[in-house]
Parts: sequence; C-alpha cells; structure tokens
Amino acid sequence: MKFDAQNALSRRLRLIADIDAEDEAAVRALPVTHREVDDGVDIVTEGETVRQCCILIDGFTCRYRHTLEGKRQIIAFHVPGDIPDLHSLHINQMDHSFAAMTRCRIGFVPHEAVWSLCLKRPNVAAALWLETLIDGAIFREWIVGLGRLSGASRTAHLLCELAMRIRSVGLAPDNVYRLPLTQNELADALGLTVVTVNRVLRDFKLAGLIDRSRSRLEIKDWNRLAELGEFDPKYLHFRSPIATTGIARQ
Amino acid sequence: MKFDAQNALSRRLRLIADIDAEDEAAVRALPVTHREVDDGVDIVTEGETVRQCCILIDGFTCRYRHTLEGKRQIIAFHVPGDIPDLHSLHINQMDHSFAAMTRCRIGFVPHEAVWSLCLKRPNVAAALWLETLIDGAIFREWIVGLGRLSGASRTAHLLCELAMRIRSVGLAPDNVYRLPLTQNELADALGLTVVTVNRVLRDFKLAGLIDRSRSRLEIKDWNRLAELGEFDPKYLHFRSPIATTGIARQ
DNA sequence: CGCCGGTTTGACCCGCGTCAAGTTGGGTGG
DNA sequence: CCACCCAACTTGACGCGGGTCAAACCGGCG
Repeated sequence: MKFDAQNALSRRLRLIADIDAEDEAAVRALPVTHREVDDGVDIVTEGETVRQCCILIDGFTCRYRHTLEGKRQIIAFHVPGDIPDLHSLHINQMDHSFAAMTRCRIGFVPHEAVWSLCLKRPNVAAALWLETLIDGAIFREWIVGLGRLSGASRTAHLLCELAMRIRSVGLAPDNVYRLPLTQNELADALGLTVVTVNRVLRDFKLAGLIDRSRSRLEIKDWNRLAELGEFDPKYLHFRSPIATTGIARQ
Repeated sequence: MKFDAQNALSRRLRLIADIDAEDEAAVRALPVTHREVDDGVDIVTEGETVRQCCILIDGFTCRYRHTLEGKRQIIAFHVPGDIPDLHSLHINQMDHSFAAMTRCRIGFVPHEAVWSLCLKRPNVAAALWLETLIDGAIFREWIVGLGRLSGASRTAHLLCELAMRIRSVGLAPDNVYRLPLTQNELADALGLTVVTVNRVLRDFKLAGLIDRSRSRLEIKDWNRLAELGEFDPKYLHFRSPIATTGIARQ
C-alpha cells in the first residue's frame, strides 16, 4: 500500500498541512499513471514542455542544470513522497532537468486533474502551494550554504537535511539511512569536486561523525554534525514535532 | 498613480499571468496600509510571525540570513512591484529577514484579505502562486551560479538579472539603471568579499562592459555581459516578449 | 573642515580545484 | 568459480581563485 502515488501524496500533504477526510478522498481520486524508471534516466529534460506532474513513490531523484562549460549543478534532491516538478503546473516549460538517481517508481498526474482538484478543494490547493514554498525554503537554505559556508559545513548540512527528509517519510528506523548517492553527485550538489567531498567524508568518518559505505549512511553523532552544518530543520516546515526534533532516539 | 500598491500589484500580475478585468478589480479592492521605511531598516526579522504581506511600491529591498560566524548571505533582491514575503501566506514564521536597502514605500495587505481574494478569484490565486514559483526559479538560478560559476560570471549574471527586472517594471528607459547597492551588498549576494567584487567591477569597467558610479549602473555591452554571466532571462518567466529580449534597443 | 561609510589597491595566504595515479569491489561473462 | 572490467573511491602533489589583512583614498554631509 505504500507503493502507490495517491497514498504517497496524501501522506505528504498530511505531513505539511491540515487536510480533512474529504480532501484526502479527493486526492485519492486523482487519475495516476504509474511507471518504473531506470537509474540515471532523465525523466524530464530542460526545455521540455510538460503537461503532468510527477509524484516520487520509490527511489531517489535529483534536479540539475549544466553550465556552458559543462559543469553540473544539482539543484535539489527528492525522496519518496516529493512532487519534484509541481511548479510545472504554472511554469510548464522546464528550466532544468529531472533525473532518477536509482531505479524509481513514479506516478504521473495530468495537470488538468490537479487544476480541477485545486478548484474543488482549496485546502489541497493551499497544501500544494505550501509544498512548492517548502521547495523554495530549501533553495534558500542551499543558497546560504553555497555562499557562506565551508565545504565541510555544507556537506554536514546536506547529510542532515537528507537524513531528516528520509526520516520524515518513515524510511529510516534509526540513524542508518540508505543514501544511494555517489561522491560525484554529492559534489555536484555541494558546489565542490569529488576530491574535496572524498576528503571531507574521510575526515567526518575519522572524527566519528558518520560511517559510510556504498549507499549506506550512519550518522553516529547527530549533534556535532548538525552543529558543524549549522543545521536547523525549521526550514523544512514539517508539522509533526517528531520529524523536527533531532535524530537522537525516537 | 504608480505609487500605490494596488496598481503595482495588478501591473505585476499582468506581467506574469493572464488576469481579466474582474480579477483586476478584485485586486484593486484589497485593503492596503501604506508605509514609508528608511534605508537599512529591517521590515521583517527572522523568526517573526507575520500576518500580512508586503508589496514593494518604491525602493529596493533584500532578504538575507546570517551564518553563525556572522557572515551575511543575501538571498534575494526586490524591485518595485515584487511581493517579497508572499510565501508568508503559507509559512508565516519567517526563516530569514527582509530589509530596505533604500528609503522604500511599501504596502501591507493582511493575509486574510489575500486568502479571501484567492478563494473568490482562482486566476489571481494562480498568478500569486506563479509569483512565488518565479521567486523559486530565481533561487535555482542563484544556486547554479554560486555552485558552479566564477565570481566574475556570477557578478555579470546578477547585473543582467537586476537590469532586466528593473526594466520589466518600467524603471529604465535605456541601458542606464539606478542600482543603489553597495559593493558590500553585492558581495553578500554573490558569496564573495567586497575586495573581490571591487576587482571584478573594475575589470568590467576596463573591458568596457559597464560603467558604474555611486548608484548608477550603465550596461555598455549587454551581449558580452550576458554571455559572461551565462544569462538567459527565460527563468524570470515574463510573458511580454519585450521584457525578455536583450536590452539592445527598445 | 573633519568625519565616516564606501571604495580602491597591494601583499600574502589558504581552501579547494586540478591533475594524475592508484585501489577497491560489485557485476559479468567465459 | 575465477578473471576481468569499470565505475566509484582514494590519495598525493601542486596551483589558483578568492579570502584576509592593512592601508590609503574619495566624496557627501553635518
């Protein structure tokens, strides 16, 4: 039952907003096409005009752009429950690409269906709008990091953010996460190079902050990592207090 | 007549969206309190809970945050017609501050009034949502710059962006703008230091790209500046083709 | 006239990029 | 079941873009 877009979506909306049973029923009535997408595939490409929104049900995706020199900057990561291109509802020409970083299960909902849902259920419209605003809040957080924090702090921040977001969708029983990102991908999100990311992660491991092997990440000292990354989860705007307290014990 | 929030707002909405006469009338009926704010004053402070939105009518403002070390990162600049804290409609605890960079004239609209306007006029709701999405698109653009472009490119990009946004609200008859930003403020937006910004601007002047004195900026070679900054105004999502072509001749 | 915020310039330094050369380990085919 | 491959990871040597520190300079304003 977790592997279905309507469920993922209504669960997400409950996480961030106040929606009632009728709203939820309307969400569950959305027409959705499900699709599996392979690791590394572009789901939407920069410049494309889209007529549907994606709901990420399972797997990890990112949004990115390339500079003229061919350097890649990852703009956002997405975990199950996210609606990575909800903004396309109003801006349907994509100004960046959107790709699967693992094998993913994705639900597609036509824009018109979302439109009419918004007209019928203002609460849902508000919740969806809020979802795009949280997206924006995360962008702001990244801007501050990229502009004013050291490579190590940015890395710490990102690890905390991802941990918290993964945790908020119930995918992390304890402080161990599945984080299927290569160091290259981390570097492209952090505005660093692989070499630097590698050294930062090595230092974190030596300092006893994390433990990482392949796609497994264990945060061994949440408090120190969060402090180093100046991480305060308020900007994620989860309503549940559980989701916004430290990882400590749950 | 330009100096009134209802006008500024309906004008902005027409710039980005399709609103009809009735929508516009509803916008003009919004209750607005006008206020003058001095240069340098914080209009909203991080952590504050707000119950109203601001419409910038005249002057320049920015949004910013400080790191724990006290470094400042400017997250966004705003020109007349912008609604800098529209996101507060759904996220009313501010995760950053919002300050006047010149003496400003600002209109305040209570959230409830915006809410009921959105319920009555779905087109206006869509336009306002779009406005917040464009805000987000600008954030993405800044992320790419901060992560992957050189200091000089970022600076060029920012100058182009501000020129285009100022121009879109009709405040620039030719290629000369009033840009009342200190080099310090530019540096805080660009993730650089004053020293570097100063050198970049000196080089731009020597290369014949710009001419700048005090709060006056002249872009002498739009094409080269835009190329250097990898600037493509698509992300600003203006509907008017005039606003999205190069500065060249209008 | 003198103050002061903003600008300009020089000298030096460091975080991170660049280049290059391994190493490791999961997946594949023989 | 082993040999090989290749993507991801790791480490070292070195250089550069931009930060830091410090000292003028400039011009508007009280």
